[in-house]
Amino acid sequence: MRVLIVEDEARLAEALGQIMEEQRYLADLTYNGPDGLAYALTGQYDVIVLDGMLPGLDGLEVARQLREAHISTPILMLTARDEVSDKVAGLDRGADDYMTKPFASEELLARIRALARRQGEVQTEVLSYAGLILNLSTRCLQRGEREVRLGFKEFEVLRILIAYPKMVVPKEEIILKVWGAESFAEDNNVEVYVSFLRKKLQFLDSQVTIRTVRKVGYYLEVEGA
Amino acid sequence: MRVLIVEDEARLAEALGQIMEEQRYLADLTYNGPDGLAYALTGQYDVIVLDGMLPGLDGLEVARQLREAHISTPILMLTARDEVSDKVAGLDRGADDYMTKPFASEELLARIRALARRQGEVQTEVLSYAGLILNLSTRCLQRGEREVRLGFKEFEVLRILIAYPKMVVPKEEIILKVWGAESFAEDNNVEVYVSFLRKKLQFLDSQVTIRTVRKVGYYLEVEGA
DNA sequence: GCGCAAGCTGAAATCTGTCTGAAATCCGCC
DNA sequence: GGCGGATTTCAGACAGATTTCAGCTTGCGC
Repeated sequence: MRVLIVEDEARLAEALGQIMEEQRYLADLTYNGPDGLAYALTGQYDVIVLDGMLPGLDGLEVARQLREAHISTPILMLTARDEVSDKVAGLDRGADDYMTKPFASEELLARIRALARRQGEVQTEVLSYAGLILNLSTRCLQRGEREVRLGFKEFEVLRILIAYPKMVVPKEEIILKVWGAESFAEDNNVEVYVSFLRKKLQFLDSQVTIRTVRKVGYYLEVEGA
Repeated sequence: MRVLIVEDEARLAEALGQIMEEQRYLADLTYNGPDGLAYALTGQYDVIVLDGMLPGLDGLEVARQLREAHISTPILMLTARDEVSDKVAGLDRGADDYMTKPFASEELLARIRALARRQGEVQTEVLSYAGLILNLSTRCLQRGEREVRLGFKEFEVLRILIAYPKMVVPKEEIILKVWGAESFAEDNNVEVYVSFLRKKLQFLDSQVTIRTVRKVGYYLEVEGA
């Protein structure tokens, strides 16, 4: 687990680092807003512990800018007092949880764990190939920034192909797995869906293409290879 | 706080679920050993309430296997009689506390809290996602200045979705958790509430949207991402 | 190069879940 | 009993998914 700590009060920052240390978490310490933001923007952390009051650029603003930059790393905000307005302001700007100082290290750890868990350490199952990511639960296909939603059949077809890239999958088999044994689906049905998929791959500007093997079936390959 | 309940006696299981409900704990109910074990193995719970006698795979064995799998979620074992041998056996296999039936709900809650506390878990009073704040005690949903009050069912549905944003929650599961196992609620009920919620999200002018995965369920996401 | 079989793809038709407004019903509360 | 909000029911509108079809392109053997 990688944790970024942004806390100006040196003593507290050290203590936090210590706590992380004991959990064998990899922690980076930063002591002001701009540094914190810069580190956080790398997007490499699992959780960010962010003080609300910071010199230079305050915590609320850091949170806001992170969200604006589409960095979705969970943020645990530390607020000095339990002023309701502070809490709300933090959550408002994109923090995911908050804690008022002082706090027990147990609680800190519990909240960090909770955030990490929520984030999707719960395995978001995906299949991927050459920069193409197929999310098995949302049925979304993404590449870089772009993302498209796949219909059920599109999804099933692609799933079969992406599971074994470069291996030719007979149309027969696709029909069997997607339409089921007793369907009357014909080859053309598969062709239609392959066509749909190719269009979406193109839209995603992916290198991956679906190749045809005449009289047999299809397989995935990286373009140009 | 997430609690897993493994109890074969349906009536008692429901009662436990009810108690958890009142505390605003997220509880999953399972009615036999194998299911309980499978759920518990996900490691997503803060406490497991486990009946000692279960069909299929008994509670002691479930506890043992959990510990063997290095799942350290605290276990509160329920034993039918106050047979000393049972208690000892339970604690032996990795249970952390036990209680004899019948018991007062007060005591159950106290013990659950104690176990959770030991674990370092904390009761959060709000859930938030992308600037959306769901207040668990007032059932209010706010974003920026605006705020709306949610009905009970609306609240429950949203709570499930916001607990794990971006994770698809099957309608089936929503029905189970909000309406209960033996309800005759249909898919359309969920759809209606989702519709209500979308309207309120829109009113709040939130970035968060409830997305549909056809034939499966729903998930929360930030618009435009 | 020819011709045919196989494959591609756009458009139309159809089908199937989903959405949503409105009415009906329930329920706690005065 | 009546009121008001919450919940359920229902049906038509809607949207997206799937199928069908026809015309066109491509690949391959001859």
